[in-house]
Amino acid sequence: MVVVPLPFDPIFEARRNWDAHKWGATNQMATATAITRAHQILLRRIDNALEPLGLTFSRFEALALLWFSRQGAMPLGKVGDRLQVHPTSVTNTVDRLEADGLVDRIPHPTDRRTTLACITPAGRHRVVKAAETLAEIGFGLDGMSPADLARAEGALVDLRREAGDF
Amino acid sequence: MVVVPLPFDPIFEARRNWDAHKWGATNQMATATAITRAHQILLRRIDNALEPLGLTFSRFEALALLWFSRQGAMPLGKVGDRLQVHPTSVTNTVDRLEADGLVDRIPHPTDRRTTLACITPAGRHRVVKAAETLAEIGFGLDGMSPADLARAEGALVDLRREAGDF
DNA sequence: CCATAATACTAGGACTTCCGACTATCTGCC
DNA sequence: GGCAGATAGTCGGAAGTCCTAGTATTATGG
Repeated sequence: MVVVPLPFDPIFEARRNWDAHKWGATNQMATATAITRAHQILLRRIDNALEPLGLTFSRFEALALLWFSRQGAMPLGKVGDRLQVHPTSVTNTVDRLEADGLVDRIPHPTDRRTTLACITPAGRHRVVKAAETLAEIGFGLDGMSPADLARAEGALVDLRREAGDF
Repeated sequence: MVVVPLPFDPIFEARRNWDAHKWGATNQMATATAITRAHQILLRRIDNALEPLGLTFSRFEALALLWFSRQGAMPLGKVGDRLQVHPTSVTNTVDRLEADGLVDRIPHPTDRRTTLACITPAGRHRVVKAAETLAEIGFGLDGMSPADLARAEGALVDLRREAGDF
């Protein structure tokens, strides 16, 4: 997708319209729009960078979580809790990682309801390369100063807490 | 999706792991994760709030753009430029708005390649109600203080600029 | 001890986003 | 004038997200 630079900040413009017509919650609108756009930018950059490795950001996150875990394995439900995504998304993600041989589904030793996702040696190798790649592109956030990185992260802590993340 | 509060901040945990294994770009990783999660939270809240109106955030954004425009009509390509989404996404969005009678596709008076999306009276009515709804829920960002709203928005300006948005 | 409730995962469907490819139309330059 | 290249929009496909519903298994309480 070719980004055509606009001669003005679209959020500033939206803010103007919002205020002019008294639609309310202008600051929230502006921040919501900024977050949405930022997400779109970084997701595309990250996915593009990972594409040669056959990964997406979602799959990378799951793989990294398993890599960090002691056993290299984790119940699918727990993966969903940690990554904060829907159970069906985990199923989808693990399906694809499994198809690529980066993860195995193995039955839980005692609870037969539970399936464990277990990172394979190929998965371990792949995720390390992916992490290097992401570090190289600064997670798509090279346009932000260290101060802005901290500001953005800090400003979003309360939102995540209020949403019940932790 | 039921959010299970974790006994710790997952981003803080990821930061610990990242540092411990020297994967690099820890600050970018943390900010990217925070933005991703924030986007997920607010998008779900917004879409849930708009669902009774038969709208999604995407469709609302397109409709609002047309509402603000002088003519109430705009070439599809221009909609994509302003909302910074792919042309095919605009086609998709306008398809659905058209199916709901909120927008009409009309041919451009002089350029026969171009199609205009034109907001209908029903669309005007609907988008105003949607804006009220979104203002009521503060765009899903009621968990953020005014200071944090400003911090987040400000911190993301450079990213958007560097991405070529404006 | 067994019926009921809770938990873990998956199947199918809706939605959004993007990409590549294709058609139609306009522009520009020889 | 006419052909090459740019521009506008759409189609089909892939990926991600979520939701509802359904199956299998475990936990609980009378």
